[in-house]
Amino acid sequence: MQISDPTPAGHPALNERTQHLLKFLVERYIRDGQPVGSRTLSRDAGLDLSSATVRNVMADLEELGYLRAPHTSAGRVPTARGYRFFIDTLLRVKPLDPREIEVLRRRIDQPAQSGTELARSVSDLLSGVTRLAGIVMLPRRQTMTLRQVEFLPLSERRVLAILVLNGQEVQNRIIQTRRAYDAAELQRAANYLNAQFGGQDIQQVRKTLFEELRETRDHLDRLMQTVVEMAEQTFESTPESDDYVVAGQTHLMQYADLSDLDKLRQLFEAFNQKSDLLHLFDQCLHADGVQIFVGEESGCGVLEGCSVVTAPYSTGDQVLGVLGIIGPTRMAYDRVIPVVDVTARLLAEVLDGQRD
Amino acid sequence: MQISDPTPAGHPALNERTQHLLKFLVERYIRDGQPVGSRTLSRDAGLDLSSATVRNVMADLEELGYLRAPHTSAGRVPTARGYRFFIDTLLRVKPLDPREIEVLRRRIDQPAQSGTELARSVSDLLSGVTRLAGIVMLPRRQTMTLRQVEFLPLSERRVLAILVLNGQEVQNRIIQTRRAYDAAELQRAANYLNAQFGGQDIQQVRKTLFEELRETRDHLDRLMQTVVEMAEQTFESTPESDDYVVAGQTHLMQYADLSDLDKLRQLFEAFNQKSDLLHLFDQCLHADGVQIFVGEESGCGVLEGCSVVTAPYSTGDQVLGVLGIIGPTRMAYDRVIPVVDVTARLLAEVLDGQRD
DNA sequence: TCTTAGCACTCCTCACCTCAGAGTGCCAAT
DNA sequence: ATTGGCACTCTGAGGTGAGGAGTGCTAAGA
Repeated sequence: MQISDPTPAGHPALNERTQHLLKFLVERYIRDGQPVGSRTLSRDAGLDLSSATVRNVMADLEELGYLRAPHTSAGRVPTARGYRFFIDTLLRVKPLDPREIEVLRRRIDQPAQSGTELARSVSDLLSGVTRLAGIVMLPRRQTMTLRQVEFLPLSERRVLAILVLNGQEVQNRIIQTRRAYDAAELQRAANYLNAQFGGQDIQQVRKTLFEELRETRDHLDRLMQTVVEMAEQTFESTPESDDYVVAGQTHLMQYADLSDLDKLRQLFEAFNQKSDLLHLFDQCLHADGVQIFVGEESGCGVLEGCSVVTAPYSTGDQVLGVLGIIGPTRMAYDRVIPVVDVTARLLAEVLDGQRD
Repeated sequence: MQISDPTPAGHPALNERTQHLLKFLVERYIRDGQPVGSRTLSRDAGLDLSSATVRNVMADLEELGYLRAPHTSAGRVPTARGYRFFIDTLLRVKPLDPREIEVLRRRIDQPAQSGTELARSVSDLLSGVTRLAGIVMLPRRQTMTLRQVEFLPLSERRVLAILVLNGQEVQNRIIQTRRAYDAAELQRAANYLNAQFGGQDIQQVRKTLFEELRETRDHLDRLMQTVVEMAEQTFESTPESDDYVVAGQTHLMQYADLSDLDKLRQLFEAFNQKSDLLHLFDQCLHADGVQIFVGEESGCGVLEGCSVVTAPYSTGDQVLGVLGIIGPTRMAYDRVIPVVDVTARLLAEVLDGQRD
């Protein structure tokens, strides 16, 4: 597994003892949620140092911006920069138990009717296992190839268009037509479109149809006129923009770090808004493996106090989407990271298996 | 509009003055969210009574269970029973401005691709207008009639089944088959099913198929064997159970009444759980017009401190579903009730228009 | 030069108190 | 039946003081 750092920043060299203390402090803080004082470190960190020495080290770490003290006489707490260093340099991730992986695999490899359904079940899984909010971004539409298109007459002026994309995803569209069409006509139009455009990228199809055919519209025979009218509406509406599925948002309400009701509201609204998070996840699409955003590193104000752990999933060479979790910055990274990583791999595996 | 009371309970006769005071108190409490004291009523209720007199009345109302005092020296607050009486007897609903209705109508009457999409947009609308959580229950599946079924071969062993129900709703299902089928075979099977079962209730179709055909399975010709294999999977999976769409849950975080984070979490989990709320909404399916549940009247523990306002929507004689809002018991009923009422009517209107 | 004990200092938390304000219940007078 | 008056209760804000945790600094020791 690789953990890439979205905002690489120079870290001055720290001697081993300092690193060890920082690591212990962050781990302890993640465990207990309380500022950690010099006495605790001196006693428990296993270095046989006096608290005074530890204090000196902590003062240095504070100087460097890795720690901060909530107030004069509380212990210290990691800053975003401290978490960053911890994640990049100090963290040793526990690999997942093979049995646990097997459980995950079974839960992912369920027959699903649609991409959305699969995404929902995977984000449920993520949130269930980590007790955080799970997010799965749906496969990006841009890279969709048209497998098949069919038209069914519904009534006088209404036709159902069915798009099969990538061999799995099925989309329906109801089209209002200018005149009535019979089934045979529609069948011919579909045949033409399938023969001409099957296997092509859907963006490409749209472009070709609109550019090439529009200019010659007046000279078209009856078949081609049907084709054009159908295709216009079938491919015109930008097939619903990228989207994601969130599960387990309620888990976030349990963390004292996020107990500010107003903050929480803003966060939940960001989930609904989607645009900010989509932007963030877009950035992870082509990352190589797990990526972590600590606090406001994401550039997203509402994510203050939160971290995001993402991983892209892909079949073969094609990146399909991104999944991950959102939780308080104070989360058990050593556990969450492998879960996200493995889930992405398993999802890719399953999707790969579903392609024939 | 009719407002039916789900838990009719005897109310002793109150004289006009008492009613007026109760009405004023509830209205004031809804407006300000503060316990209302005798001085306030004496001054503002417009009855020219001394605060001492008002106190006597309030003591009576408390005796009767309509009011309660949070503590000795706070004013009084309506109880669930008090709200109940207010809603049933005292409330005068403001009819909606026709321009406002027009705005609602336009927002509802948008082309939607599916029932879910329409439900989502309507519950968005409800939550936007009322600043509460909007809920739209999807049309009940039981009453769905099969309009058309089609099969598309996707690959060797996978067939896409398309169900058109009620002339609007389209459902897809991917079927794993035991052997490969070609397009012509599938076409014939679809033709048979359409001829035989088109226009019938889908429950009925399922029953007929399974009962009649199963027993004669061994004697079937090739066509009928195809039909049975297809139909089994197409109609077998209980077409996804009743469901609803919630929007604007975040609005609920703004109300001080619900500021208890843990309560709120339970409420949100109930939204996800769905079963409790579905049960509640089921009860409203055949109510005649707007129904209101105050606090725990709903029998749903998590709804403590919340009220639910619902209305069924129907085309012609057929009840399609229920919509409504959930908010703090302390909500502006005079505004919310007509919004829910009108929205249900408009949705029915729009759905009626979409049937050919 | 690094480490450590010691000490003065800071700041939070909690319990406790007080006091003003709001509202009540009750009683006696109208 | 209504009202003014009065004693009473409870909340909430503000203030105080003790206890505790943790710090920085300094000077002595390895």
